[in-house]
Amino acid sequence: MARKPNKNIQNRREQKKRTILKAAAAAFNEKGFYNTTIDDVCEILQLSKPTVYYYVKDKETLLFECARIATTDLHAAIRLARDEGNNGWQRLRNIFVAYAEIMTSDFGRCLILASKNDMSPDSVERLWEGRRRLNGEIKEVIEQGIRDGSIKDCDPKLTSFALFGAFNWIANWYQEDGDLEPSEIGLAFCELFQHGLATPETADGPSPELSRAD
Amino acid sequence: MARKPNKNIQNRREQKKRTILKAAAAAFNEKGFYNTTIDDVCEILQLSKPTVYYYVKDKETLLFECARIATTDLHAAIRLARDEGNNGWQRLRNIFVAYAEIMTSDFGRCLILASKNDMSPDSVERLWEGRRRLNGEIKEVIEQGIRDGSIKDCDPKLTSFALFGAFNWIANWYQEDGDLEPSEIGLAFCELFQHGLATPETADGPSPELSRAD
DNA sequence: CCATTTTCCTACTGGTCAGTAGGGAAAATA
DNA sequence: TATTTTCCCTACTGACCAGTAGGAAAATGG
Repeated sequence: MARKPNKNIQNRREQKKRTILKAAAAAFNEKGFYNTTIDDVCEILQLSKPTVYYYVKDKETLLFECARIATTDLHAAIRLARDEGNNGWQRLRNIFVAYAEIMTSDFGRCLILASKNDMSPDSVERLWEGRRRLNGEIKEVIEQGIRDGSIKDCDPKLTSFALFGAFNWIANWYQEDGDLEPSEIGLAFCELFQHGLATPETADGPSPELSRAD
Repeated sequence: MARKPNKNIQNRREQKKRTILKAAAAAFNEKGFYNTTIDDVCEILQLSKPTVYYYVKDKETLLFECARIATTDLHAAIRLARDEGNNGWQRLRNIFVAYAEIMTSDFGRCLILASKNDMSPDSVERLWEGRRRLNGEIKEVIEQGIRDGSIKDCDPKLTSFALFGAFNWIANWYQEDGDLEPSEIGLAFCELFQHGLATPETADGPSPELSRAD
């Protein structure tokens, strides 16, 4: 009865598991969760199927853990970024620049591209707890910015939806070989959200009222 | 050999087909494409499976046609909206208010929520032709706005990505019973994109440089 | 009311793929 | 070296579900 948890072996195991997760995330992002078979992942890593199952319980867990790594990274990066800002807007900007960087990583993209329908209600709940917290933090930072005068008076919820939308969408179009670094994208978007598209002389027109789609 | 194409029968058939498509779109949006079985759609409409196949070739076509209705609606609405604007910015705003309305419809949400991985390369290509055209139109309107002075000098491509992101994301969070009408959402977002979040006294801080995610 | 077309059904099949049975090799430990 | 633990394999199974065979019931039209 050797009773040593043996840190080395434990570490090696976790490292290998992460390798598998990363390959899975990349595959999911490229082909979609349902179009990726476990055999596909095996193919990439030159492993047999039972080996994958030796490290991960099932396919859903594979996805879940990828998403969880992303949320963990996100929270860490955000806390860091936030504490570097002096006022609400600066914090918000720091946060979203970090956000952009994660949204261009395998795990981050996975978090966005995988739908909640791909996981069990239980996993979804656990992930959404993190997302709600994130949402709350953003909302708080916006409110803080409104109070300290660095952000104009606006609906924090709707504003955060717009921000999340723009930044989450990055996961859909970003390509490694593009000519913009993730942080550059983040900064450009923040600039846009900060000052808007209007020129000084822009005059408003009438509000439009349009027909709807079935 | 009765050789009458019979407009009535043709119409009835198309009507029924659309009913099926709508139910399918709603189901796809709620449960995801792969988690929706044809039997699920049958259940909703109280139809048998072969009946569905009598109207639609296969499951992928179901999705494709939903997406195509959305793009068609989109192009129609956009053309209309655009022609009502007097300058670049007004046109852009009109377009995106219409866009928001479609993004909250069953077909529109379907277009966004379904991934390209759910369709054959051929269908994807046909859909993306429409999307590229859309993209081009938006870019053009932005450039036009820059020329006529209603939109500040910016990167049209990146700007359109931010806009599409914010508006496409609506498909993910919109709920019929929410307290905002689609057009209200659209207008609020446009206001944000027009004037930004900055207050007059906002001062810029230093640029952040952050650690990356694996 | 007969002929044709349109619409719809019950009951099946076949392929795909997540997950497993059962065991062997390699590495760590004694 | 012996023994346990860790790691990984080939070969299979069973469920699920898209799509079909084959034909019956309605509607349409003369």
